[in-house]
Amino acid sequence: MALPEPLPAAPDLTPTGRVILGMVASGVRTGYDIKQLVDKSTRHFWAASYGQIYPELKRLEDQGLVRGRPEPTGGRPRMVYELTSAGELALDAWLASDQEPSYEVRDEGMLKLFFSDQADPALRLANIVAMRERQQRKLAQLRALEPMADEMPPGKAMTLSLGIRLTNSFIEWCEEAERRLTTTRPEE
Amino acid sequence: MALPEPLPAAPDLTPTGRVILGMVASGVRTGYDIKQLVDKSTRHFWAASYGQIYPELKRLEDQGLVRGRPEPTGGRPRMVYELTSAGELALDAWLASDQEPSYEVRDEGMLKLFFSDQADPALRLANIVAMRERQQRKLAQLRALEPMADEMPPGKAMTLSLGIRLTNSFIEWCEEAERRLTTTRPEE
DNA sequence: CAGGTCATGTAAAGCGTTACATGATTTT
DNA sequence: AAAATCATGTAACGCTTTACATGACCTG
Repeated sequence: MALPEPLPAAPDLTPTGRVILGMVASGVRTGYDIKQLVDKSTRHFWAASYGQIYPELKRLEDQGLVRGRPEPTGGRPRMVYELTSAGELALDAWLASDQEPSYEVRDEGMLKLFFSDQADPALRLANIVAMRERQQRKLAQLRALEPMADEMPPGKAMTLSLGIRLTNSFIEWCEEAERRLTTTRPEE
Repeated sequence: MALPEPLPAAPDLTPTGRVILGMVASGVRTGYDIKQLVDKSTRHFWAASYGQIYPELKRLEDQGLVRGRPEPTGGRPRMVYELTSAGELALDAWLASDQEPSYEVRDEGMLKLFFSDQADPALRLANIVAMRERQQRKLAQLRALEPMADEMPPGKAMTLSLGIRLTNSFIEWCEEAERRLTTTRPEE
């Protein structure tokens, strides 16, 4: 007996735990602020809802990765979080991990396009237009952040630049497809 | 009384219900075949697992949107499905719907990049390399389908072309970023 | 004082993956 | 004869969204 005690082995961060820990490490202090920042900056590649954030903050505290203390604004309750040293370790471990990073896309527009041979071909064009408009709205949101890119730490500026690049490509593809569909079709 | 009977109102298709219905409409007949085709063609923008497919096929049958009949291969049980006319209607309704199509991305590589200012900057490069490699594997899979694009119905060929375009842009961005990180960094 | 924002949380329901379990047929 | 493929399914678990509920503070 008396086997060498197995290392406390950083419990794997849950998906939402990852954003939260990173945000808290970046100095974002409340659940509310995390949600705001996620919606402004990461939601195009990583979303989170209040229903996840608040319970997860508690779980992270139970695991000793963050520490919260009440810091009300007048009579309004407010919990302010910061990383513990175990939290820093867990964050570093995640950032340094070799694990194949997860990657998922779910695009209903593309699925409709895929099945558009089963239906009225006019719907195809409408669908592509809808996809483009959606991407254009997304692009506008990203472009609104661009002026601040200079003051951003490099990592944040880079995700912004990648987001813009991908969104632009998407829009260009849609425009080309729309052109092809509107110029060749009607002449037949 | 005797209000005009409310239309039977096509029950909304669940997310997985959408792929399945589309696949069955395209002539894919068994749960197993649906999974194969999804993995080969749509998984880059819409995945599905057996654990969803088989129960969902039953639910769709309960709703009268597909009809299944046993068609064993020798002693091996096998269920073959086809669309009912209600199923065709539901598929058309979905394809024609104005509803903002859902769109979600969850990219752990980008999230790591976003938080890469909190850690050793060398990790940033490693992370981008990992992202690029992942996209390159994806691109290889898509390119493998390209030769068949001519015989594909237009909708399928278009999703392939869009997938390739986006994946290429992603890879190009990574290559540029890698170049910037490796040429400017070491000289400081 | 009304409307917006700040702020926290829970409950239920839905969605999805993973792992397990089984077995026949086909290919090498 | 082994390995791969065809084929179906369930159970447990985990993740996420949505909707609800509440209330204080700030701005016009």
